[in-house]
Amino acid sequence: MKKTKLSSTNQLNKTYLEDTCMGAYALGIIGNRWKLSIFFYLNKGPMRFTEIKQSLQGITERMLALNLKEMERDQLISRTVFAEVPARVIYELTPIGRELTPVWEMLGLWGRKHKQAVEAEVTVKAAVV
Amino acid sequence: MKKTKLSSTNQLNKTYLEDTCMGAYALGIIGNRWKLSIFFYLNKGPMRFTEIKQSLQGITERMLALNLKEMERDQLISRTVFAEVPARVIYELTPIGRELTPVWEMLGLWGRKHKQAVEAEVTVKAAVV
DNA sequence: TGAGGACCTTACAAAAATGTAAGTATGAAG
DNA sequence: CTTCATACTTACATTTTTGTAAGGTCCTCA
Repeated sequence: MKKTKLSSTNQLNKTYLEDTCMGAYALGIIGNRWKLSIFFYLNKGPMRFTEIKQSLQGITERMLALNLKEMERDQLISRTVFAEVPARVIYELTPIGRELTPVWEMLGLWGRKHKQAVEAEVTVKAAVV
Repeated sequence: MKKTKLSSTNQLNKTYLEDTCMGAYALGIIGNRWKLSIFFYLNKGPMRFTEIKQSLQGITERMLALNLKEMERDQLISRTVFAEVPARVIYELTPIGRELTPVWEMLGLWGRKHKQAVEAEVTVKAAVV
């Protein structure tokens, strides 16, 4: 899952920040390209691999599998395999995963506010010019 | 500030996600190695370049300058230069930057909860073994 | 005139994240 | 005995982020 050099300055800085700032720690877990969006879908209910894949336009199987694996390792989601053929695998949020909801909402709220603020700023500047 | 290929799949996916998910948009602005920690310090009050640098163990001048520049571009912080020698430059949060506070708190709250949950889980497993 | 401090910038290199293409395993159904 | 669908894995390539090292400017003070 990982091939990080534990001794790199990069890694050292990362763990230092995650140790001293819980926000940075949280970002270390959900702060990448796809995870928040995967969370968004799973927050609506359990889904199987293919369903998630189809929901996330542009994600590759590799990326999806990788992210799901990491999220499982980080106990955000659980994985249930049904002994059928073709295989059926269900992913769903764990309790601690579900607790991300307010965080996600906060993030979205601020994002919306920020976007509006920036767009307003641009408009003002354009008006002046 | 950026040398991203706008046409790369990577970039395409990024903008797609940021367009469809405000949380992803927010992460695009604050979700990197140093920004949240820079925010943390500036949230306590205005600071000058060197002060921030000294607060953030391990950050290089390049990284600090780069991140501050991006944060200024994204209107999270403002930059004030005093015509003195040696130079004095003060960074401080903008209103929209200050509004990150509850987001940051949420993130930290969840982070702490998650860390505890994971550690508890490890303890349980150890007890069983 | 030349050293010094604060605040950057530049060219380059290493590391990490993401994407591409092609496999693998399973067992049922045709 | 070949094809099919699902859920992955693997080897590799590209892109992006982060770090390193060395400047560069400004004016002041000695």
